[in-house]
Amino acid sequence: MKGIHLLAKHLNVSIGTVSRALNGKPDVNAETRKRVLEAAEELGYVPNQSGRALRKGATGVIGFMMQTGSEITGHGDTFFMSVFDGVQTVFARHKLDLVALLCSSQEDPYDYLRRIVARGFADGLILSSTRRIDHRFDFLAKRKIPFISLGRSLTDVGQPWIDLDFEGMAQASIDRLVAKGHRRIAVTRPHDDTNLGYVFVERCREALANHGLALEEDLIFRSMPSEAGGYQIARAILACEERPTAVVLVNETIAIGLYRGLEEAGVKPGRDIAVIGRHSPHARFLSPSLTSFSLNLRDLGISLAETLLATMPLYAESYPQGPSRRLWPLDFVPGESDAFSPKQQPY
Amino acid sequence: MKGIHLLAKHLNVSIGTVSRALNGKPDVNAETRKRVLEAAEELGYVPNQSGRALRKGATGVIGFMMQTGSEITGHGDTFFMSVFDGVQTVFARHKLDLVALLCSSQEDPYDYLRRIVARGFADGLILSSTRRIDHRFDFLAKRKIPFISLGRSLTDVGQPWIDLDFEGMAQASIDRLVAKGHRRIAVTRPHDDTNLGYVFVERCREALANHGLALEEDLIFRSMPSEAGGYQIARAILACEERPTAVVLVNETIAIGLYRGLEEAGVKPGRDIAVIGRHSPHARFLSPSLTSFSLNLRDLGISLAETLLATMPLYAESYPQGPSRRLWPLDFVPGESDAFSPKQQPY
DNA sequence: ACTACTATCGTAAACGTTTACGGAAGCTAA
DNA sequence: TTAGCTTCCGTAAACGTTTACGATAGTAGT
Repeated sequence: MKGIHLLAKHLNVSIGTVSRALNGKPDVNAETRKRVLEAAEELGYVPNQSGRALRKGATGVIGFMMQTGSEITGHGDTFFMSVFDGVQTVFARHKLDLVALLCSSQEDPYDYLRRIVARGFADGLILSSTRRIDHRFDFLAKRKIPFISLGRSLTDVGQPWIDLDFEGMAQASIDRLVAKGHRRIAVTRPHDDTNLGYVFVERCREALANHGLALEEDLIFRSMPSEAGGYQIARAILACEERPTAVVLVNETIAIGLYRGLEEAGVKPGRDIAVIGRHSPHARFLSPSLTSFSLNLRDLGISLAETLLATMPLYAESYPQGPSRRLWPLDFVPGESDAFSPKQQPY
Repeated sequence: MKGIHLLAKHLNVSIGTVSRALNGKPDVNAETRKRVLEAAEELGYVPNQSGRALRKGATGVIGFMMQTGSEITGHGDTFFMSVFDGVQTVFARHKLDLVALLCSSQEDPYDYLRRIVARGFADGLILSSTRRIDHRFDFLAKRKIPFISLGRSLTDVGQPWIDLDFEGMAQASIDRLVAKGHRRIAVTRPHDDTNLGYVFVERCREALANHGLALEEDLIFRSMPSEAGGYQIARAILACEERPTAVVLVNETIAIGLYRGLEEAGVKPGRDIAVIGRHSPHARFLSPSLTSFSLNLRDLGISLAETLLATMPLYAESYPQGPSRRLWPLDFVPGESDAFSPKQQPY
């Protein structure tokens, strides 16, 4: 005898009563409920996940899908951990658990997702690392699984999303650099078809066009969104016949490798070239300090959680504003790395 | 009609036959099996997780417990992502799925674990961020849940573990620095009761004693295992009446903040003070390059997976070497940051 | 032709919950 | 007293699988 039966026998009541007592149903005597709660605490009883999920058709688990492998996301160390912490503060209120669904680099994300969903693993999903074309969206929409994405995609099935405002960052960065007299501005993007690369580069192109400038194709640098990728970008910049006088970095970690690569050639950010990047715990301690765009990751997590729950019938009433799509603003953080202006001291 | 019943009706066989065919049981006709497999593929059928888990008493899920929040582990995202990738290559062979169980910084890890285990969420667990005293170990042992830990603890219940060889790193670092003439050597440790702090500091103490030196208490720096923590350590070092001539960093990320903090005071690692730390994707691009200790994270993940499976009856036969405890060696990576020797050029 | 065996498959119970339903007891109002 | 209501609780079905068991048919041996 196990689980709820054990508890019921121990209390000399039926399993139905135990279940009702634990689930806060109305038709149970206050005294009985108290006894049940106490006994459950004492015996360390927690309802079996599988039995409950099987009966209720809901697991109480929300999955955050992400990919393993070292150089995939291009986020800094603590990016996801901070976001998760925000997500959980919301989920905890609804007795929901967040788990990270880890798609191996060996497996196709689409296949992985299909498996997870078919198994009925989670009641809702948050997708990250969205691609330009992302079949996961179609699949989830067809199966009517509640989900949102951190990041957009061309594959639009009407689901809510939250994405960082890379357009805003692109616009502000270009405007700022052009105002300082820069004409040859390099931009970076991930090597793969991650969506953010497209929106970022395209907006940079537009912003330059507004100033009568063209984004030159050989100044668009693709790289792994990692420190090593940043190092390669530095080498590529140094190898240019006509070097750019400024560079805008869309990923968090590449600034580290870029700094090193430039400095090895005696080119110092802020003195010999202007650099604008993304804020991160590391970037904060770069020297010279990185002019960058920052965001509150915990708040982002909270917003992700609320947006997802608003799409789920069971929880929607707590979030009357409804599901939405939202560009998350990036805040400008002044630094020393963009101090260089080509007007004053060409290199 | 759903799930296996649908598939069975579609094929005009019984659900028992479908189940047997999909699970590779012997008593099913080869032709029938082929039809079932094809139909399952076509209809995208995957057994429901809850039903299967309920019946089999096993979920096919292995949980890796970790804590969310930004400054907890002192590892980067990339640390765990790389380890996970190794773990999954092994698990994939057994059709096991790895999920990260994310304990919020708001919740007590012990309570969280109890909930997860009681719900029967995972068949096995890998614990990280082990504490000096860690009640999770007792609990899992009492419940006879298969688990291992990445990291040791004083709370020893006989479970297998893999831990990084911080003793070896301490020994080698101290020996190296003393040989270079250093006498005042600072060491770092996490601010909390993470186990690694104890073993690391104690071994440093022993290693110094072997050279007739004492580890001075005011040269043991506690900090968050983060970049910000490293910055604080730099400030503290600079504030010493009699500055240490060398410092050994046990966590990965603190070198970044330390470098910045020192450089702000004109103290350059490698020229004015010797620094030895841990290798990481960032550390690789620090300038001057960090003399450090490194490891192959993917291999560590593979070893973790194999060690866990060896403790699980269902899978143990594939891993005849049995469960074990293992200190994972850290490889010395030469760099420039420990070039300074107090004999030649005191600062 | 009868037995014994094998190959294949259907049936039904079980896993641990939740919940619809109904029943027993107590109370109120006529 | 009795009908009707309320409060509380027990019973049993259902969720989607897996698997022990038994049934059937075919095959081979005597």
